[in-house]
Amino acid sequence: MARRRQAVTIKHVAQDAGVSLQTVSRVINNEPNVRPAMKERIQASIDKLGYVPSIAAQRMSGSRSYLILAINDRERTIADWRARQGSDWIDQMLLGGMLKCAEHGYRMIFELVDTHNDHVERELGATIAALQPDGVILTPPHSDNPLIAGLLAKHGIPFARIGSRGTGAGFALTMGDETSAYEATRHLIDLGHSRIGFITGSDEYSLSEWRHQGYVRAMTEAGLDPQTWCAEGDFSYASGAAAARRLLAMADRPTAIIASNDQMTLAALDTATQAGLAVPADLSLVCFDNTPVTRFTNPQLTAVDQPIAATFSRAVELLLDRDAAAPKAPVDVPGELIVRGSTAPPAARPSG
Amino acid sequence: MARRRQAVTIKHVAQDAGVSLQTVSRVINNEPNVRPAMKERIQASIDKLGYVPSIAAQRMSGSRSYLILAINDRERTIADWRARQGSDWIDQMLLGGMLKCAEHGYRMIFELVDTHNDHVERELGATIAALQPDGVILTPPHSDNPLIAGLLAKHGIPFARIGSRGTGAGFALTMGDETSAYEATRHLIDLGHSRIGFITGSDEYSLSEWRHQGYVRAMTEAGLDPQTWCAEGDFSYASGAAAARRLLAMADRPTAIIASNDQMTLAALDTATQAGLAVPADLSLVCFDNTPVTRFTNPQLTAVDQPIAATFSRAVELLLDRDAAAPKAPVDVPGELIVRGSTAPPAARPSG
DNA sequence: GTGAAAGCGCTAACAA
DNA sequence: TTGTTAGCGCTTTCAC
Repeated sequence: MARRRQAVTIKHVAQDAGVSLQTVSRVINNEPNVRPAMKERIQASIDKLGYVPSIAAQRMSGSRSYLILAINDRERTIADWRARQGSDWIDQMLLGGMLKCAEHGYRMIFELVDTHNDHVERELGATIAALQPDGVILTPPHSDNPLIAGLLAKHGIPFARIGSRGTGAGFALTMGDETSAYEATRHLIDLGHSRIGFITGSDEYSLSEWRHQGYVRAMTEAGLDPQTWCAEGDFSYASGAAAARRLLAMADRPTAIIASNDQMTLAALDTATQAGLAVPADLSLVCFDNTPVTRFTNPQLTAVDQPIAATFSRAVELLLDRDAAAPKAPVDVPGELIVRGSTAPPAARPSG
Repeated sequence: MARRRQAVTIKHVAQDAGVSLQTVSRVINNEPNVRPAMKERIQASIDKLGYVPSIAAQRMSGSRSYLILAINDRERTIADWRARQGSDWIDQMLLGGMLKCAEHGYRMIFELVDTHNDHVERELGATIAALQPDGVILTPPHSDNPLIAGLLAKHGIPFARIGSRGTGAGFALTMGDETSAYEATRHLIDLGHSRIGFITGSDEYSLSEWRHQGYVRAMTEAGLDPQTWCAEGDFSYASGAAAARRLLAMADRPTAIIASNDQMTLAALDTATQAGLAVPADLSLVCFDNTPVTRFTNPQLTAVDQPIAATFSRAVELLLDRDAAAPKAPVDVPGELIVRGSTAPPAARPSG
């Protein structure tokens, strides 16, 4: 208890099994060239003594650190935590990433980094020097930051870029945005809608554009006008409300609206209600991002599920598979449309 | 880039500043016995080279690991993540704990542990051996687990027990449950209620009892009956619904109900609505735990805020303050009553 | 106040 | 297939 040292070290195991340190090390790391009998004997000693390698020592001797670092935007994350609006990005990241790491004996550690900061490099560089992670996961809006990519590449650390299609160092993963937007639009078209509105997200995020593209594709394919009912938003409630007001004031107002995130959908719902429109009877609504709030509105919102957990899980897998080469093309993890109560056939035509 | 090594080590700094490794180490660790001029010169080299100590090496040489480990219940945490109901315990833990750690150059790492498992000790023992954290934070229901406390004490690792009043190794912190329950009850009494219902939580959690005690104290103090309108629940929605049904079926039904968590409050709200009672006109409702969902009901719920972030922040502070002795008595971080739309004077009497 | 030596627990490289 | 040696980057002795 005095000065804290490892209780059971590789030495104890070696001694107990009557072999050299190196052989024990081989067993720990599942390396070849150990006779089964020997391996078994050593494993028995390990179990008996309850030995667990110190990751600090492993890292020190030039091996792996068993740490995966995930980077999130500081400002946005803290704002979400403080707001307590039920945004669960971090939770889903943990659900997918942390659990997958655990399966491989890894830990996921995450840091908040300021993108709009000129010393991102220093900040992140310090973390890397201190932790020496075996892999890094970048999330928007860091995913396409060339400074970060350059730094990571320089250090030779494999990294994943979530929500990116960019090429260059590391590998990219997307969350089915284009396809999901296409499907959400199709869902409305199949229901009989033809005047379908779309509220875009902030163009600081590439996925805003992808979502828009999916909408345009579905509309065009169905011979519908993909421009008239398109309104700009920036992911904020206020921008969503403004966009919805504009859309609903049109002579030829849309009978359905797809909004690029939950806050804007909420805003559209409130705006419609205030305008005396019932959802979904007078207006159908599709929400992007299946966040908790979609379950608490009245009616519950039909939403596009963003596969956050699955994507992080996949990113970790790719990072840890040292044999496979990093994917060249962006890996697309498909999203899913969750149909709830906010979508129905348009009122104007027989709904039966 | 080949075999990954530290880019800038203490050696480089020592060489650059023209001093011994030891002196640099003293500066890094803010130790005495370094002349100011010397310190400045070394600091300049550190800044110039962008040196950051490797925590692996620091830990190796018997110093600190700069890691704080937080332990949460595996089953409950994963269930919450999967449910996506907006439970934000982990987020608030991170907000308070992780940010406070960062202030001190520490990282917070967290693990999910199975309490209802006979090898908790082995599981946690392995994590401790691998990570060698400088401190551990236990959350319910681990906080009062004697196996865990024993293990930690044996290793000489300081630890905090959140949501506990138990004595023994480590130190305890509570989140103002008794006082908050008292205040919530007072709030209703002040509003003019006298038949106030209370739905208890699972007795696997000590805080259920504390909350109940606060209610009893306020009722008794006001000369009201603290027994008649008390119903048992276990934190689940189903149990809350059953309890609410029982309460509302009474001839002398309560005009207000306090439920020991958000799910049970939701259940009470739904039950009341189904019974044709308006909230708050016919029934006032107070929610324990100011989780996101309290903002999404109609009306929004008057709720007791559980100071999760503040408590974790405090726990980290206490863990890292190596000079101060660990607190003897439980540290109570006060909660707060957030008044929203679900409480009002009872209908029976003039409400003006 | 500063420096030199030893060693933490482990693995890479080499030798046997 | 196994063992030996050296060293990772840092902090602890202890000497000056």
